[in-house]
Amino acid sequence: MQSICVPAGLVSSEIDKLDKSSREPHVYSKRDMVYSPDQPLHSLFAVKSGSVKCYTIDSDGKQQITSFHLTGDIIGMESISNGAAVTYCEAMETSMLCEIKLNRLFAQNFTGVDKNLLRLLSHRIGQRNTHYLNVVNTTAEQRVASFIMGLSDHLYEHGFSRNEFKLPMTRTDIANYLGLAVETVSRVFSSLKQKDIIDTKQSILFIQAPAELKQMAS
Amino acid sequence: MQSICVPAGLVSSEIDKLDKSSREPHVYSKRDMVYSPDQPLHSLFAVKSGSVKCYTIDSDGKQQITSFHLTGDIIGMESISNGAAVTYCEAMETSMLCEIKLNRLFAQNFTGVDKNLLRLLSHRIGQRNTHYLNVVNTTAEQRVASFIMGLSDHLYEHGFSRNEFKLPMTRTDIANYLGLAVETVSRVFSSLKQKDIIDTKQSILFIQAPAELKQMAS
DNA sequence: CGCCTGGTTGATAAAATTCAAAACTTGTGG
DNA sequence: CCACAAGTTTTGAATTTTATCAACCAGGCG
Repeated sequence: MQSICVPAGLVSSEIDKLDKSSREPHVYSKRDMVYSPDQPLHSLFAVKSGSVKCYTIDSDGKQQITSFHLTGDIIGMESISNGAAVTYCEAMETSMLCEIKLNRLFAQNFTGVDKNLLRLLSHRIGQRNTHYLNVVNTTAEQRVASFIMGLSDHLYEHGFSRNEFKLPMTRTDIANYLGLAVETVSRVFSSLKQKDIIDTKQSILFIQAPAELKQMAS
Repeated sequence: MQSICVPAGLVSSEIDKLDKSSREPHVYSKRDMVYSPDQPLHSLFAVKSGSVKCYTIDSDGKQQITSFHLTGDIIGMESISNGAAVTYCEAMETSMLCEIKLNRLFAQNFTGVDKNLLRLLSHRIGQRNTHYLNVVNTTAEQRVASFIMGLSDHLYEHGFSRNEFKLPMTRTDIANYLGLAVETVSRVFSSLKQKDIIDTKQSILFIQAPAELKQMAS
């Protein structure tokens, strides 16, 4: 329990000082909403297990996914600037998240926390840029390959298998995130399977030729 | 001179405490590089006049623009996380930038600076998301309209004309930024001109029907 | 068991890219 | 200050990529 809600990006000596509220995980069921746009929000959330998707709804009522988050991710950083959520954030499966209250963090006022938070946000800006580069000026095949590699890398960094994992999101969600039609994503998956680069069994994905996939993604 | 290098996003009471080095502007000529990838970087830069573009070079040697910045923008936030620049940053015209050294900022250690920086970075994450939404799942016409409206809004917020301004970047740069071919961007400009929504004279752009343009951008 | 969501596949249509050529700007040196 | 070269913008036609429409299949759940 002590370790379950350690916010990634904060060094361990600081963790003990964090308010207890930051260490109690909350369980969300599939389709539960973590937060919604315009809701006052002065916290970050650490994804301890499961997965969530963040999205906006445009004027036509159409959903647009801005990000997916898995174990080890911290979400809600874009809300700091005006103290309110700007996206919907919804659990894609049963998930555990820890709330990290910002005012508690600031009240403690120990050096290092602010800098760590800064680094965290800075890193996120870089990630957003990378994702942007992956989507702009690339073919459908490159986008999907890059998306799969991104998941693979993230899971590996958090102690999971690099070449065999469950895709928590639907093809529709992947398509939406990558700016493609569902059918296009499905066709790319089929094509990659035919080339023996990946394989799927229900929502489990197997990467059979990581090197080839990586090259496609570049 | 006192006011020329005030970093936007920091409240005025804090500015006086900033190191003098943060208040001396540096002039860059067209095509001068502000920083390059992997270069150690522990500063932000405030664009006081002119404009810059930030871009990466991919494995094939192709340039990909991640952002444009005009007067009032602060750049370099994605470098905080690892102390090194991740993109090229190049002046598109004669420009003045002020360097804001982070260690001076932290050394001062007055409450508020860190929080202000956090808000700044948080806001940037939101901006990056917004730009992403503008590019994914939109037509070429929507992207260009949204791009022009974005420039117009930014310039207006900084005391310039909302409906008549110089485009500091080439069509090629706009196309690259929006993930389109140059020819497509040119065609959209032509189409908007034919509909009397905009007009151009050399690199000066006139917005003749702001309401229509805004609607297209949505 | 049958409905419903999610996934796949095929045919057609739309959008944007690519290739090619010409017109226009901008910058430079005589 | 003009002329020329280099870079930029525009336009047209053909091609490619992806979206859309439509049908069908599979699995999970009431």
